[in-house]
Formats: sequence, C-alpha cells, structure tokens
Amino acid sequence: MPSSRGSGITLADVAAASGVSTATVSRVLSGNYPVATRTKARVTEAVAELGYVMNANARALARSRAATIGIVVQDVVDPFFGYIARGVERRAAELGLACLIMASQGSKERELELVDLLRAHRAGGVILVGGSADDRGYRTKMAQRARALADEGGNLVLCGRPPLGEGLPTRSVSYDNEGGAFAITSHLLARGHRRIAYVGGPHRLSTHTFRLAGHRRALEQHGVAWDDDLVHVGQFSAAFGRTTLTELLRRGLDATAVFAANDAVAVGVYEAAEDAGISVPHDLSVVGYDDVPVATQLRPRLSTVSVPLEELGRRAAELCITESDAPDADSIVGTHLVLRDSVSAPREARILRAG
Amino acid sequence: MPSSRGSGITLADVAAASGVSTATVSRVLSGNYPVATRTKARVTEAVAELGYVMNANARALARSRAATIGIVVQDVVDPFFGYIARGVERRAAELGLACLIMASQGSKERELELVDLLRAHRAGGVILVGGSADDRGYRTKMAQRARALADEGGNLVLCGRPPLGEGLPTRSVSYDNEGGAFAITSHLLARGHRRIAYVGGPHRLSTHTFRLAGHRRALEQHGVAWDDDLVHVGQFSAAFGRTTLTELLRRGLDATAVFAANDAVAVGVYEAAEDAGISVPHDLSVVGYDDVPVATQLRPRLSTVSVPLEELGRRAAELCITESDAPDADSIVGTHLVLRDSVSAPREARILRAG
DNA sequence: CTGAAAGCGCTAACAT
DNA sequence: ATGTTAGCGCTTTCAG
Repeated sequence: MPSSRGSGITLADVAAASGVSTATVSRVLSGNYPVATRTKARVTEAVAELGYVMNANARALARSRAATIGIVVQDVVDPFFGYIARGVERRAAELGLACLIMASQGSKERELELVDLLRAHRAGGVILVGGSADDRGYRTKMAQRARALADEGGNLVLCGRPPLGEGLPTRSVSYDNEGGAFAITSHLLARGHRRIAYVGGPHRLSTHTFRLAGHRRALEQHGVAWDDDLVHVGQFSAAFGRTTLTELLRRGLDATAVFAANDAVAVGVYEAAEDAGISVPHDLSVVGYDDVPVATQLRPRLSTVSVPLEELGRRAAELCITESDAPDADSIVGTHLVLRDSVSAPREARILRAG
Repeated sequence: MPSSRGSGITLADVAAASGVSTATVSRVLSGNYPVATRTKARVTEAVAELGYVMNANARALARSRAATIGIVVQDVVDPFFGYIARGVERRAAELGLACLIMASQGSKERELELVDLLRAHRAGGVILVGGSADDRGYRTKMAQRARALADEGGNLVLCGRPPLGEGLPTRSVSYDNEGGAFAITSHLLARGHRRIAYVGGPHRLSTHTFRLAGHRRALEQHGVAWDDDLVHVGQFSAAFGRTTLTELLRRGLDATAVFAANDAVAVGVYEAAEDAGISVPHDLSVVGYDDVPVATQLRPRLSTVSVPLEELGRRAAELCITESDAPDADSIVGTHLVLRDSVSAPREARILRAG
C-alpha cells in the first residue's frame, strides 16, 4: 500500500464543523445515547458535507473489539463452503458486521494460524466451517485458542463440525451428517440395493466419519452384512470419485449402487461411469450428499441429501454476537432427502466392468 | 459480541517479560529495523511464552492503514466471482494481507456503500470485481470514492471492468471481453452458422456490452447481416437462459446456434433444449463464456471462452499494494477458446420449435 | 542498537 | 443533553 499518511477527515473535524464536542459526535454516530434532535441534525449534516467516514480501527481499538467476524473455509469456490459463506456474509451485513474470509486449504496447521490471525484482528467471532480433523494434538491446540479467544471477548463458532470437547467456550451450529446418510442409504436399501459402494472423503474428517457411520447404521438396521471392501476413503472431490470408480470398474465392481459422500464425488462417479459405458441409474444407481447446484445439472439428476447451507451460515453469523451463555448456543438444522433420477432398482446381481 | 474488556496480552507485557522497551518489541515484530540478535531472541521467546498476538487494530491505527484489502463481488457463490475471490484471497495471504469480502448483489448503491465501509476499515486496497453499470451518476460517485480513497492512502482496483474515467487514481486488471466474444462467434461462423441468437446479461453491464460488441464485430467481419431480433438481454443466470430459450422455441426459433453470454446462461439454454426435445449440438449449437466447471459437467461438454479468473484475482490483490505510479497499473490478461462438444455444423435451415 | 514519549482516532467514564 | 479527558495498543520520531 502507498505510504501516505492519509489526510482523512476525523471525528474532531466533524465536531469542529458542527460546533460540538467529539463526545457528542461519537454519540450520534453510535446512536446508543440520547442526543438532542437539533444537534444530531447538525452533526449528521456535517458528516455528509465533509464526507466523513469513521475509522473502524480506532473504534475497534477503543471498544477493544472490532465489528468484524472471521470465517475460515477450506476453499472459497467449493459450493459447500460457498453457500455457507454466503449465509455468513449476508447475515453479517444485516447485523452491521464486516466479514474477513480466509481459506485453510484443508490444512490443520494453517487453520490454527488463521484463527490467530483473526484473533489479531479482534474479530468478534471466528467461524470454523466444515468437517474437522480427528486429531488429538490439533484438538488441544484449537481448544487453547478457544479459551484465548473467549478471554479476549470473542467467540469461536463451529459450523458443521463436532464440538472440541467438554466445557470449552465454543458455540456451534450443525446439521445431522449421520442422519442424512442413514436416510439416503435407507432409500437405496428400500429400492432393493444390497451391495452399495461408499466413495468418501478424507480419512478422519468428521463429515466423512459421520456420513459413513449413518450409512453403516442403515445397513445394520436392514440386516445387510458390512463389507470393508466396499468403502473407499480419500477426498471430497470429483477427481477422487472418478479415479476410484474407474479403478473399481477395472477390477470388476460387485455393487449395484454407490453412495458418493458428497455431490462433488458423485460428479466424478458419473464421469467414470460414462467413460466405462455404464449407465446411471440403469446399470448403477448413485446418490450424493449436500445438494449443491451440480446435483440438478447432472444427467440423470442426482438424488442426494439436502443441507440448508446458507441457513447454517446465517446462524453461525448470529452466534458470533449472541451473549456467552445463550440458552441454545448449540443448534442443529435439519437435512432432507431430495429424490431425483439417479436411483433405480438394481438390475440384476452381476459384476460391473468397464466397456 | 460479549462485552468483556478482553484481558489480552499486550506489547507492554511482552516488553516487561523480556526486559526491553515496547519500542524494541515493536521493532522485532515489524522486522523492519535493526535489533541485536540476542534481544530479538529474548523477545521472540517472550512472545511465544505469553502466547501474544498483535492487536491488528492498534497497528492499523498507528500506521493509519490496515494490512487488509477489501473485495466486493456480486455473489460469493457465483463461480465467476468465486474464482476471482480465490485468487485474491490466496495472493493476499501470501502477501500477509487479510481479506474483507462483501457482496453487492448487483446493486450499484450497495456497491458504493460497501466501498465506504471498506474505506472505514482503512483497507489498503478495494477491489471491485466484475462488470460495472454504464450509469453516469454512479460513475461520478464512484470517481469521488476513488479520489477519497487515494487521499487516504488506499487504492481502488478495478478487476474485470472498464476504467471510471480519465485521470482517476485507480488501477485495473481486466481480460478481453470483446476479443473473446469475437473469437467464439468467429468459431461458430467458421463452422457454418449464420443465424446465431445471443442470450445475454444485464442491460448496460459492461461485461455484456463488450461481449455483444465482439459478437457483432465477428458477424460484420464475416458479412453476416445484423438482426436485432436475435439478441436477448436480461440476466447472467441459468433461469434467464432457460426462460428465454423456452420462449424463443415456443415462438419458433430461426437460428442454428446460440451464444450464451456466460456459462450459467448456457446451463439454462441446455435445460430449455432438453425440455423441448431439441438436441445439442445436433439441432442447435451452443457456446458459453467464462469456462467455469459447469462447462465440463454439461453434456455435451460446452465450448466456451476461458478466462483466467484466479490469475485475475491474484493480480488484483497485488495491485492493492503496488506503489501509486507503477509502470503498468493497468493490465489485461488473455482469454482463449476451449472447444468441446457443443458445436457442430448447422443441420439445415429451418425453424426450431419445441416438441 | 535501544529507550522515551507523543500521537493515531475514537469511546466511555466522569463531570457539569 | 453535552463537554472533558483518560485511555485503547502500537508505531515512530527523536534522543542517547
């Protein structure tokens, strides 16, 4: 940034121009203290004439908290994060909060750094979005950040991830990963599928873990034997879905359906099926998770579980500013199945192969 | 945010703990001034032990500029903006800058407000992303903001939009909207199309205006007569693409190809074609613009013009901190055609109808 | 190479 | 209802 000292107009200028003290100007600007209608008008006028804009940093310093919240996502363009970010940004705007966004790119270490960066900015709240790593050291370090943040008057809010542990000063808003997975696997089961491949996200990532757990519970409840060979853990990406299914097909896939752990993975699964000349849902049924726009762009349209991502973001933004011991500091929003065209009854029991 | 005063650790604490003055601590933290290796070590140690994190607001106040840049997009989830935002965020992180993101939702008034908000935060740079309105009053007001921002030591950077006017303190990084459109229409022409419908973005939005201009120039250069009935102005959305093409098909479409002014519009065009039982590209060729992921997810894969969105964002972030009179304050990044499967030679001259 | 001290612009007691 | 004033935590001359 250029180095000029910035000849900005200050509160004092406004005070001088309207013939009142800086305290009065501050009061009309904050609007949280009685001021005579007349003087208020004079001040407002002076503000407009001088084109005065408040120095948010000075205010944050004086108030020891900024009107800013921070949101850390894995990737800004991933629609899962994108919709949550949109909810956060919109609600924040309504609440008069600015929104600092940062991307961890899936790195736990980076995430920790980003929380510190946000602490440095004295963000009123720091929202951690999406699944978290099941890692002892990480959890300990984040817990320490949670305490520090709380000490400093900020909030750590977990959005779509499990709590850090007992008695920690965090609040959260999540959705039922396990339940959604249970429901969609149950749907597959109800249609007659018994051999279902699970193509999922990163090892020990909470999102994946819970989805897999829901899948497993559905299988158990329907008395379908668990088969480790059917679960494939890797990434939440189209690339992973594609290479995984391609490989399975090469080896001969003994399944009639695949549960893609999110819609992005489903995209890859569709591609692999297409490459192999396998028809969805005729030869292979596919379901996803998240219900992002691509689900309706795929052909056949993808059956998936819908998560109210934007609403999740809005709530997270609110949790940034609610007082510490609110009654429902931890809430859960519902998910629901969206049944489209990617599932049919299994055709016959046979091994699926490329070509 | 909870009201606690924030018992944060300050520079003074670190100074006390390491037995030096606050000035010295400040110097090692800023790293822009010679400090004895020994004392530097002591300070660094104290910082770690106390878990000290700098107060960014205090620093910003003292320096009269924050290590923050602002980015204003129309919509966080739109991939056009998303990829640019990703580039901005990534480059900003590399440069040690935090990134405030705000969404204008396409409102000029809101955009102006957001710039003022970012001014309040003393952002070192404010990046305005995407096409801008061709509106006199708006332009005047934004020009005024540009001057104010420059006065205050900040930068206004235009990313993917035309300059505000002569002699204004702005810098910009764009791509060739007109050229890309010229190229892709030329491609359609080369394949034999003569009747091409243009289904485009918002009236007077620069992006749309330039794309349409390029389209027109290609037509002229190939000696194809201009037909106003073939251009349809509206929104950059799938919904607009769909309703527009549906309506055209209902009335009977005398064209063999459609130029969707961006990929989102193309999505809608595909849907309408599908609804009407019209095959792409057999009955109708389609091209888009932007080359966002959906282009490869569509079937047939969409031919479109690729814009280096993320790179655009990275450059924009850099422009936020380059000194005022840099040699190339205004740059243009190239676009290129990506030819996939959505174009074929026109089948025959006939009117396309639904059903 | 290090310290002392005067701000940066605003807020929030405390007066009046 | 309004003014006074002491900070908020860091940077940056200016001395030493």
